[in-house]
Amino acid sequence: MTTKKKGKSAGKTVRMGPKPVSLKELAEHLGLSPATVSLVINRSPVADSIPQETKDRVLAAARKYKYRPSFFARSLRAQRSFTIGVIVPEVSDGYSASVMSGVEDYLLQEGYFYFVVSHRHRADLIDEYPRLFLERSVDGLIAVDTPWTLQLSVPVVTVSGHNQVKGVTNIVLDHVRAAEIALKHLFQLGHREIAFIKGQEFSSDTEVRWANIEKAARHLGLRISSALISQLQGDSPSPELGYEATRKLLSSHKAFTALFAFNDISAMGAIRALREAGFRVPEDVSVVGFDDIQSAAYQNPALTTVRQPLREMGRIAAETLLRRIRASESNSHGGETMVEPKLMIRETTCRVSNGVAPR
Amino acid sequence: MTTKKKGKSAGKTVRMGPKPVSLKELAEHLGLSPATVSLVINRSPVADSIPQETKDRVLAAARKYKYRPSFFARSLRAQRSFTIGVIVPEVSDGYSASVMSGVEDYLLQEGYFYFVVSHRHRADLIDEYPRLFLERSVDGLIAVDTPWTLQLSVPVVTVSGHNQVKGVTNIVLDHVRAAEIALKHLFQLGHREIAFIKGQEFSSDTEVRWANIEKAARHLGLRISSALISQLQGDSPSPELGYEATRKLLSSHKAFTALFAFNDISAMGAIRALREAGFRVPEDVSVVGFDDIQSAAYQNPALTTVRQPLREMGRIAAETLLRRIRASESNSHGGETMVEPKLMIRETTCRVSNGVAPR
DNA sequence: ACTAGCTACTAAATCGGGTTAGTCGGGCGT
DNA sequence: ACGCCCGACTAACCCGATTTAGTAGCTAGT
Repeated sequence: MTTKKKGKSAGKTVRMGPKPVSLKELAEHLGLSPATVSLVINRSPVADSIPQETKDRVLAAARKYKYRPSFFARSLRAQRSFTIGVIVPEVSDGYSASVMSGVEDYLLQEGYFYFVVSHRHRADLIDEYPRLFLERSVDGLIAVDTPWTLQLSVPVVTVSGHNQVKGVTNIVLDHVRAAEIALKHLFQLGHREIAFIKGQEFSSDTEVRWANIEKAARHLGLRISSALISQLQGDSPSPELGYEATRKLLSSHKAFTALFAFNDISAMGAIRALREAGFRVPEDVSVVGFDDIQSAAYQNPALTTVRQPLREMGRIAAETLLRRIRASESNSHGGETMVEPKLMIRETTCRVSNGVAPR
Repeated sequence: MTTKKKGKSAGKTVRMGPKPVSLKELAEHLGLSPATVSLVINRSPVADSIPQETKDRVLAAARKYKYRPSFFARSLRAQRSFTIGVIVPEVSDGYSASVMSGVEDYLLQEGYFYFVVSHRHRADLIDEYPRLFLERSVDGLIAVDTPWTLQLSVPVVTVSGHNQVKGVTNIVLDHVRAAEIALKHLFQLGHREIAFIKGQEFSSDTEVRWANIEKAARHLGLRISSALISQLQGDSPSPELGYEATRKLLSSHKAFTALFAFNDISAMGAIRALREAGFRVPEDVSVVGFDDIQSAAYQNPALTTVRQPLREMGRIAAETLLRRIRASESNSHGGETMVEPKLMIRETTCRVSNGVAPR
């Protein structure tokens, strides 16, 4: 890592912030009091009695000197920051990133900014960051894929949170349906021996997802062999974990013709492990992922997966949060909003051909 | 999308923010003036003459009532926000996300928070967001993979920016070396007909990368056929673009045995297009990507790629920015810091076997 | 006895705006 | 001629902290 000067110089060096004008300076310049200027600029009803001519003068001057009210001064007085906090397990994983993308869409358009922090599954950080957010006076916060138990003084919305906490609204996938469509798909293709990779303990979806898989399996008359249940271990956001989990599955020497992974990332690792062990995907083993992250469609073969509308969930979370902030509903209002999954059938699943199976 | 109440109630409903205590209230409670309390709490040298006993009383009370200074009040006075702005093309793409992850590491540890916005390549937003950041009084900002020409009143650091602007420090990859190792690798495997996918016009690395590829090719005595140069079109962060670019390449019916893509995402699309056209990767066509995003190693076959230490670049950007903020170097100090690429040889490249090539 | 010097604080201004309760001068009604 | 109301503003306080210039009370020195 070296430091030096070079490179072409910029085409246009546009603008340099001249020191900003304060309300007081503007007022002085106009020969008016700060109070008057403030009233006019904020279109306060109290300013009704001010003649249009004066108002125009004020507005014109404000524009001319590019007057921008200080965010701090304003927030200090109004006790509102127009800022919300977003807490995710890890920024650089597809799941969080997609959700954030949806959150951002809505928030920026409404004039809000957001802070992001990632806790990387460390319990101390999950506890610490909300506190820091509060210190920064966020107007509300969104927790993504993070087990949430805190009751705060501002509205909270979770994405894929399943705890019922006062003051917290959960945006969740319809997991009943998700398990149903995935298992039914495999079932209809003739699969009876299905292996599963469960999520890590700390993932907020793990428990609900699994419960619904068991339920859907019962409905279909499918028995889940305990030797075919594996679980992700560790908190890396890489496919490595799915690879490991699948190796464990294979080491049990119990045959299976399909594998339902906890998410797309782990499905990728699973596919690699299966190939290394000499199985073809999908001819020997069908694989179904979960989430439908960006690259799922471009895997080789393209991944069949249960799509969560992550971006939409983020957007809904942001909408819900702003609605609650505007209504000053800092508590009450538990409850949840559900969105529908969609099965994306691609190339990693196929009809079970013969009796070929792992041994 | 339906709304209802259900779900298990939370294990522990821990804490509810009781209204925060202000400095004045704390002072009143202690029978002291706000000034004294402030001095003690901030360990001001002026407080030297205050007896230890009093200091202890103050500190104890602050702890007892969980006193937290108001961020706004403090920022208003100090004209510092301990907040920086990060602008990226798109949050949900692997490149930006990895960089952000590095930025976050360093920033949070130093007590800074950051705002994120994504401009999605819209010129108006690239112009607008820095302004909004300034209005929010960020102490500095980081622009990731975004062409930068603005000279601002706060320090700016870019990741992969190549313009030389006053007040802007660029963190860049050693592109000379990157082009060299990639081409040399292909060359040594016997490849002579190499196709290329260039980045979009708006990507800040496109130009530099291409210039260095041409240079490296000359050094190796490699001729680049203009029929084998394609370019990404459109601003989607999906492999679709690489797919399209490769189709165009194939439609020229000019043979090639290797393809060097602009990034891993487009390499994934390229591989799909090649397969669909009946070519095996790497047996018929070797493919090299760029970036080494998380999933590159788990592609099938695993992607050979030029690794950019993205997370490290983010971290260095954050470090550099804070250093400049602390030194109050709001302008001067152009210059750049370079980091080294690394060739990750995996499974999408191999020795050119016979004369088999696209036609 | 008077001041210099110290200890232990505090008053008041400041950051930049928002808000509420006035003030001041003039026109109108009776 | 007197009071009243209205239009057009403004003084002054507030948000919550930081900081500078003091002050009050005491001791020590000459």
